[in-house]
Amino acid sequence: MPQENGLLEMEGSVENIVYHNDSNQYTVLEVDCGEELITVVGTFPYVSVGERLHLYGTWTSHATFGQQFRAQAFERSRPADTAAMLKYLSSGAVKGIGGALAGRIIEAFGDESIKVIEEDPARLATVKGITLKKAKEISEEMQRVNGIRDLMAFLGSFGVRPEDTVKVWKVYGQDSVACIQEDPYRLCSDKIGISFAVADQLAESLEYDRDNKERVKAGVLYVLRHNLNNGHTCLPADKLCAAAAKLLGVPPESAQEALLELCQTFEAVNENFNGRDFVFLPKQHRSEVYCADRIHMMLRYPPESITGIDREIAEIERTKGIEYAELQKDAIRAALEKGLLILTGGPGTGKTTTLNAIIRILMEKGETVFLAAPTGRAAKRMSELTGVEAKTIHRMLQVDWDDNDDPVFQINERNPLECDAVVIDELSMVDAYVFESVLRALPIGCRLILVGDSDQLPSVGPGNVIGDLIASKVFPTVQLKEIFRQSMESLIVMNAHKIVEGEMPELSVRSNDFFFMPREDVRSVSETVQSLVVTRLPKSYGYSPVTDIQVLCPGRKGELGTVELNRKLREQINPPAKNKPQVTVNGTVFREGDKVMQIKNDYNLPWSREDGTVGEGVYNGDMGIIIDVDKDAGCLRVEIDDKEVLYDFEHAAAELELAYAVTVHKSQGNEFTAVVMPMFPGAPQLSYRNLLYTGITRAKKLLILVGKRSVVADMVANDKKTRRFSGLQHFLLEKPEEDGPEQNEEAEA
DNA sequence: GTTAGTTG
Repeated sequence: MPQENGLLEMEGSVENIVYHNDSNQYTVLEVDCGEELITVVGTFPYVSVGERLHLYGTWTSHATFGQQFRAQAFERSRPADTAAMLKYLSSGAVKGIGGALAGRIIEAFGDESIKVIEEDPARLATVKGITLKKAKEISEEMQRVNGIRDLMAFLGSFGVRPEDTVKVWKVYGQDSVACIQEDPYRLCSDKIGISFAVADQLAESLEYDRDNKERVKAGVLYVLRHNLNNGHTCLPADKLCAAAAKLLGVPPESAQEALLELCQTFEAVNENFNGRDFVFLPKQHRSEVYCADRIHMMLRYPPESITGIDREIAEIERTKGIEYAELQKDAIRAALEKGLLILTGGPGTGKTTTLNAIIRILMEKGETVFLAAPTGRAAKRMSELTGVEAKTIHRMLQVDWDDNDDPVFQINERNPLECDAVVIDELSMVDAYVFESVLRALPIGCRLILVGDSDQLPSVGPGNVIGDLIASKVFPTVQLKEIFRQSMESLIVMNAHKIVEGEMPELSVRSNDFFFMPREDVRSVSETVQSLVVTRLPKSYGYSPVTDIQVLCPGRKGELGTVELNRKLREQINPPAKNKPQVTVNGTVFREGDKVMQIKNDYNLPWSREDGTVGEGVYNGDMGIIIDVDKDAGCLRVEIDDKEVLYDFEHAAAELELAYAVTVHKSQGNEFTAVVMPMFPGAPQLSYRNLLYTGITRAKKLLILVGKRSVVADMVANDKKTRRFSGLQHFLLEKPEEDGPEQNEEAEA
């Protein structure tokens, strides 16, 4: 490796195309570099044998295929001499030309051959065996091949990656270069999605004007798109224009003007909520409007009401030996009578037992009930707690992925779910698009029961679904408050409540479950966290550093991130030893005794239990311990709960991570006996209330915060993450269009 | 400038 982050350069000619995927242009090549034959992988549209490539990339090692050169960029030259041309044309690179024909063409036109094929089909047709029609076809194909090549050269020089160039070609084809030169900001469109900065740089080199309308419009759209990443489905017009003006270096009035034009061409949508203008991208607007309309329709034509269920509730209380609180009974009644319900509440408020009663009564009434959750692990947990099979929402709706890797659901309004009721758990993780997809998949008259805790981490994708639904007060909602699982004397529970209310948690009171250890600098925070886990807690409480204690961090990076803490904790908790086998796969060390987390859903991985039962499936967020590293067999044995799972090394590297310390995000859905959290200024966008709350509520018996009081205060004060700009609440509060739903039904018939 | 979900 010559320098860090630096790309290596290679040059050679393509010997063989080992694999080529036509939909994404992923290609595996054998390239002759003079002294040796190397394997090259990367995105290569229209690569052909005989071509000379200049490659930029890095060496990687693949578990089965060994050393590979991963090309991140490349340049290629057209074959220059007749020998290279013959090799190139014979390779089948140009459809319609085979080996024999290639020979005759070269014979006829020499080193002008390629030029003739591309530009002069009439002359090409003079070669024996080529009709004029065929010559034209060949010529077109040649133009295509050369066109994308020229495009790659053109865009590549501005740092556009080959895979993005392919997208440009898909949209503009032959006219790509001209279209991009005309308006470089077309690169920022939805379908292509190259960053504004790259397009702007390209525009600058084309001497585009700073105040150019297209540039300003692109800047405005960019700000909207960029803010999807921050969870906003829309932005107040004034904020949007100010941000765009700053980005572009133009006066806000120019941005406003551009925005007006965008709204006229429906590239953006303006809505006025309570006297303030909000701007949406069309897709987000459609999505939230659809959700509100569909909910209005469900409220107007509600599912069939099931009444008189007090007897059933009493029966469940008797057989299960539980007693429901009034609020829980309210929830059960609402779900069955109205058919629509949001059930919210923090951990331990009894959501699950309430849900169980609802599901049980529905099934007793002969209804088909589908259960789903946004993550694999939440779905698995839901199955375990209810005894009914639950799937991820994506699986329930039979997801497919399009060319841009965006989800497309097979189950939708034309092909709805076949059931009477749908229950979605962990609604806080559901974003606007997934929620829209669920609504589209519901058959007419289907019940919809939504369960979640709005104080947990917000969804990854844009939207504030659970918050908007509750705040609108349109959707029947029951908020469970009473604490069942933990006693009210617990400071963990009390402080969690305070944090939700935006109050500073009690840090100085002596309690037996919640501690704050003030530390002023990074090093002492890190060292305290380590000593707590490695020696102090095991000593005073008898807790195991592997199975009982969990370190939770806001982020992965830095001295107090999971990566660094994992490294330090592992070397103390589970140091290397002679009798302890370990293996290094792609740079990561797996050692017997290590605590690991599964980071992908893998539905087919088999497991077995000690009692002989077997099954398959491990889920993102599952945690376990490596109990054996078998180098001869090339596999790891991992104990996850009461199951034993076998990973081959390749699988392990792709799906397992060290888990002495994990991010709060990854800990969602898990609970631990003891939790230790570093509290130190880091990325400000990870310093917010719900993250602190989620981390703290993972602890069952003991919670220790280590670090700065001011950081705790900042996190409590910062509820920005939950205050997302979105339209669902407003659309729900608008009066539904009188004949909206009927029109939809007619259109479908 | 950070985190993170969904599939075969």
